[in-house]
Amino acid sequence: MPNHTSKPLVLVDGSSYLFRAFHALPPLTNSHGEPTGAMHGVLNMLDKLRKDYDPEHMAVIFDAPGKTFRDDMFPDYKANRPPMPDDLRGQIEPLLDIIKAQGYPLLIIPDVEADDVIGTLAQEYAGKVIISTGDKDMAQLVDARVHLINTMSGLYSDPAGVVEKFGVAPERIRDYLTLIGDTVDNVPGVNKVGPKTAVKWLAEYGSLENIMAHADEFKGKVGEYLREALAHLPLSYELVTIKCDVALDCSPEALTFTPPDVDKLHALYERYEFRTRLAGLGKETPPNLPLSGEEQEGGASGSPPDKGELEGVSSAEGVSYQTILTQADLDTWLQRLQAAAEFAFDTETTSLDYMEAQIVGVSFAINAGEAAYLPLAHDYLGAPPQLDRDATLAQLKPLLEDPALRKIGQNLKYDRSVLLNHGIELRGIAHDTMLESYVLDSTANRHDMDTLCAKYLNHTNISFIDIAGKGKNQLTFNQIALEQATPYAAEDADMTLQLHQHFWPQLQALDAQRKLYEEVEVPLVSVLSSIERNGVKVDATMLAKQSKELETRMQEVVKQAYAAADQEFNLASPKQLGEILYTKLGLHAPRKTPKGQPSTAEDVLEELAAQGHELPTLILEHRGLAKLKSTYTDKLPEQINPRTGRVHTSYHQAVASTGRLSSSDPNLQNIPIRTEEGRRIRQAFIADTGNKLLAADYSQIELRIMAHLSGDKGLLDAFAHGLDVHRATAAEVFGTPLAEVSIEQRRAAKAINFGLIYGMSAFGLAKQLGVDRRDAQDYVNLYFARYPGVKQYMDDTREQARAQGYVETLFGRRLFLPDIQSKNAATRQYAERTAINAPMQGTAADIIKKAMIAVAAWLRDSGLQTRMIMQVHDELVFEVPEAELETVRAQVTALMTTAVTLDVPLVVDSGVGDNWDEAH
DNA sequence: GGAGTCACG
DNA sequence: GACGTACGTGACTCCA
Repeated sequence: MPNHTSKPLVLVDGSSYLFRAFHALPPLTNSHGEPTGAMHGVLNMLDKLRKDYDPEHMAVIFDAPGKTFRDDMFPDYKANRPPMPDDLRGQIEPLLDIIKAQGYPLLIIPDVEADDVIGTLAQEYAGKVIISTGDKDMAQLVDARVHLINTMSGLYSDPAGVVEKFGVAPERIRDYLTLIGDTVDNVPGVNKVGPKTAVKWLAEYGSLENIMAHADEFKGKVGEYLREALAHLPLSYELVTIKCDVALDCSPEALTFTPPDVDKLHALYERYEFRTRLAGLGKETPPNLPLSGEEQEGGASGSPPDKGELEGVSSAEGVSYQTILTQADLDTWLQRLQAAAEFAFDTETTSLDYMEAQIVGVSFAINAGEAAYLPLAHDYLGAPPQLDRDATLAQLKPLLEDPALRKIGQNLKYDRSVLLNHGIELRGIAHDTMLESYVLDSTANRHDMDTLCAKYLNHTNISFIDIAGKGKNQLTFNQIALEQATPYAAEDADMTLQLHQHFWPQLQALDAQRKLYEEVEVPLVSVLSSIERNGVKVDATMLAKQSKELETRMQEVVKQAYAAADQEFNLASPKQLGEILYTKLGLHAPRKTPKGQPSTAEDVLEELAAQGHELPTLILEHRGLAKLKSTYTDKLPEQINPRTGRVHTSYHQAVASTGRLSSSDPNLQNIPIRTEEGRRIRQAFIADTGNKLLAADYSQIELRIMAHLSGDKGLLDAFAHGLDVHRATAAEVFGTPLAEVSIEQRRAAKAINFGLIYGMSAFGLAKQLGVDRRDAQDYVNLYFARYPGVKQYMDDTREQARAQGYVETLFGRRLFLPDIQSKNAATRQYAERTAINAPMQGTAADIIKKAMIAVAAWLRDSGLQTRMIMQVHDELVFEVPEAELETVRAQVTALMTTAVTLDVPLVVDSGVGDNWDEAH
């Protein structure tokens, strides 16, 4: 925190804030359409600085237009800078006029950049100096006397702060910047050297000078790049150096405030419609100003300029964002929300961890362009008094829990969880814009709000990084000033509403998709949220013991590998391994990776191992052990929530293009099962005391769906008679009686069946089976001769994809495939394989989602204590009190079996145990 | 941050 | 004749 004991000289880097405010704030304008956002931003920051430091000496410094001495040194300097946007250019002149009229000393020195003016003034002043800037280069000026404050993020930097942020001391910042270079200003550094390498080198060699002196010691590609850069580094060093000795005709002591020019300010405020400031001047407000924002909540008139535009951020074009700070304002909004047909809302919180997040504020929108932010827990120094959080949430609770009040949100699964942390059960989830976007186009890369706004509303949202910073110094929302929090949070609610208004008519026009959205995706939100919050009990002690055992075995393998290679190397590095296998030992590389490296992938090493080489066998064993240890036995215990003692994953509902869910942090959908060693990890997934785990999974669901979609008689019959489908396939393809199918034949048939689901080629099947390609082709031909319906379905699907540009699941979930028309054969074939696979994988996903909703509804209505705790694509896992086991097992199986009706029976297998392994 | 690898369905 | 070669995910390590 700033030191207030002696009054410092405050120097403001106006140019840096001008750009940042312009990009960070919404495009506010006055009623004539003149942009004012950047002006608001800079003026609010000046208010804040003056209030925080109460300086006697202060100056606001801007770059002068035109060239500077740096351009003379290096003609390409700043050549990469985009031209200034017109909307920003127009704000500069009036902003400077206002700053001058407010009485701030304003410095714009021709031929000298603002940085150098600031550096020189800081140098000349005897006492403490605070430089307010958003520019990282300024860190080179920091010492015991000169500190930085980033007034937008609140980050304060003294020498220790610089070390923390950059990893080097202020004296080495110029060395650091020189090595890295600056692409925006077009200052060349060392190719491929970024912050990490720069810090590492400086830690090792102490200074740029010493690095350059020992340039021949640097190995590899970067070493070459460093030596190439030697010639231009001195110039770059000059360019990044802030001059502290430019000629100024004023001394820092002369930088004092002048009395405000009230008449001039009045005229400017009126012109740009800064009503709160106008009111602060104490003159009478003319009655003919256009209304927006402020007037609705009243009480703004006469507020001191300190409060800035806090009590109502507004502009023309109908955008009005309000801050709710009084019970009267809250009452007004509660009434409006209660009366609205539906409304959008969004929560701001202390954390992205849905189990731990606490509410900082809530925003609401009922009509597009009009929103309010209700701050409840901003606790930065100087934060204005806010309504009491618990008392206010208690007033919101009846609205949020009313199933008849329709809510719209973006990723409401998160908001539901956050509200539950405060004892509020969100009901009336009507729309989730993330899911609207996903159902309309699952192949879009991202469905987050910033992406959707940019894509569909042509609107750039305020970026969270701009108001909170990034990295480990990122602020949490409670530390964000209300001046910035309100436009950000209110915009979230407003944009959610506008996105919904954009998507909803499109969905309504598509019957199957609308139904999928309303009957599957939206109801699933609460189900997934409950599964996440239920969590899974994991035995950390058991995993720790396994970690130790794995470690011991790995060390043995490493020793043997060093002996086999006749040298030490990193077994985990594909690059080093490749060199040893293919260069040193002279083995023949069976194939290369897509990037051209000789491959060391599992199947390749297995092939080499089969040829009798020792090292590949050891590597495979080491990899297996390392994977289990690092991903599972080491990491899972760290992810146990100390409060609940359980692991809480996140299920993503809008990630997989086929309609599946995905799971992360931790991923509970890829816990090992295929090896004995791996299954031990499943044994650490346990039931709570008095409970058992119940695992229920669909048997062969994708093949059953293939039978249903294709309508192939033979395949349908096989399932209808409850046959082992791989055995039945083998009997057909190899012309053997069912009872005489060999193990080998069944294995081949199984590979064919899987291959079909994936849209395989004969080549792929041959590789999988280890047979000749012609033999594989024979199998495929035989298969299609026996199951002509499947062949027809595959051909029809590819044709449909080509004709319409998308494929659909049984329930109308669409997956777009623009690449199906590609001229590039590889790209096109990839799209064709996806076309074959997506309807089957996607239909399976639709079915289990329907089953989850049905099971969750039954569990809720039955009053049982059983909890659904995991979904793994075709499997659901429950934690069941022993007394409920029989009932739950029977009913879960029944509900999953009858979730949908197909032309084939659905079969569900289930198991019960004390741990997940036993339950299989 | 990309590439390579490997865990699951 | 060449293209590349079975779908969908997430996490870890290496290396720049």
